[in-house]
Amino acid sequence: MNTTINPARTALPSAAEQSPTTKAQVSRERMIDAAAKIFVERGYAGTTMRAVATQVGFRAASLYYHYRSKEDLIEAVLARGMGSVADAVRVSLAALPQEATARERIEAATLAHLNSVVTSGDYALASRRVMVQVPIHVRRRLVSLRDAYSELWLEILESARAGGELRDEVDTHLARTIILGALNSVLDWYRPNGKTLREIAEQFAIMTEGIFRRV
Amino acid sequence: MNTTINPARTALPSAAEQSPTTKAQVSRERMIDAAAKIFVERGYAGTTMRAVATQVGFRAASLYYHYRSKEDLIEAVLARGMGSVADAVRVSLAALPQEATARERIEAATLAHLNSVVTSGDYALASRRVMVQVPIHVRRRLVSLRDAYSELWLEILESARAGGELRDEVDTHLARTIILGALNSVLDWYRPNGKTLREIAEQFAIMTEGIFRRV
DNA sequence: GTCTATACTTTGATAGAC
DNA sequence: GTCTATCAAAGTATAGAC
Repeated sequence: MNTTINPARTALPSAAEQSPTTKAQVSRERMIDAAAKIFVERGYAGTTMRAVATQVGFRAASLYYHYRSKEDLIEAVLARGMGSVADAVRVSLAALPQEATARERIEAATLAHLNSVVTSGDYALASRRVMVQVPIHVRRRLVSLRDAYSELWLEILESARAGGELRDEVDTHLARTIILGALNSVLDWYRPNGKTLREIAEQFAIMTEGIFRRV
Repeated sequence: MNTTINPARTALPSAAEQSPTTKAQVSRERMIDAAAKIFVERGYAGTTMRAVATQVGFRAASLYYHYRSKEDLIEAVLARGMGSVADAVRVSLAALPQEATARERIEAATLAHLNSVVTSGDYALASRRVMVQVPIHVRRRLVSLRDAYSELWLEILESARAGGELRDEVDTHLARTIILGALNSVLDWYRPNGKTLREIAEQFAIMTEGIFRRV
């Protein structure tokens, strides 16, 4: 069963993968890129190992040298999609000065989120659209990633509340969910030659201004 | 090919279907209900005619008496999903008094939209999640439905602008898209025993207050 | 209207040559 | 590492009995 050195055993190394050097790493990157794209277009069941392989100029059997199964492949795609967005937002928040207001933190997180999902492209789209279709035991291994990111946004809003920046009527849980829903939906219509991310982020800032106490 | 009286030829009668009376109509309703649910859970390719039939206590072959193909079935589901939400919002807007402000119109449309997607349930979810996965020629026949509804929201915002209710910085196209994205994303997390629709709509009103000129 | 039976195609996955 | 060859399972759809 080829278990000795088969790299398929390490299909989920970490979100921060180094730039590939070996031949195997190059192939795996090209395969997972193609997979992300096709999973998004056709859904989990609609994606065939043959289609993914063909896209990269391989035969289906070659996929199995790098990924043990179709489930392994989708798990790698989804984990990367969710991990990269969360990482990007955390980095951007950490870069803010200590004395930043909650409002500034929200704006920074918004821009970082939008930037990241656009950069991640098919990976972010896959984690949004295909997540619900994967086998339940795969999904269970991934929900914690999603929940952790969702929790981060709640913390941002809670600190805004603690700082007295939020209006009393605002429900932080509800607001968090609505904001994330709106942010993620950008993926469904964003086009590189349309509105810039900065314009979109600015419009977000205008629209969500209703949550802040008026000064 | 059974074309003489096969009801499968009229798979898309209209969004406003009468309450079924004949045996065939009853079966078709139960089939399309089951199909909507399974399409949502497993995607287009992941939904099998067998699974749909089994859910209703039939054999797969029986589906083909009522729907000519899997494509016919998904088209019927998606058309109903999109049509019912648009209809509900139009009705709620028409019920407003002539002198209603744009703000009131937006709030009415918001509540009607939320109410409708929750009522439509799987049909609305399907038109949101599965639309991108259906064969291209099926999707082409459906996009006009989606576009018409999207256009309605733009008109609402444009009339708000004409009435001087919007802040100058608001981009009506962008705002329309963001609002619709946020509204639709409610489907992904709404649970009947959680927040009420009225609470959610109210939170929407608070959050989108940023688009209005301050009085 | 719904069934059983079945034709035909595609799929995920494995074995073993190179 | 990637290929060819192949298998068992599952899919859509049709034909014809009831």
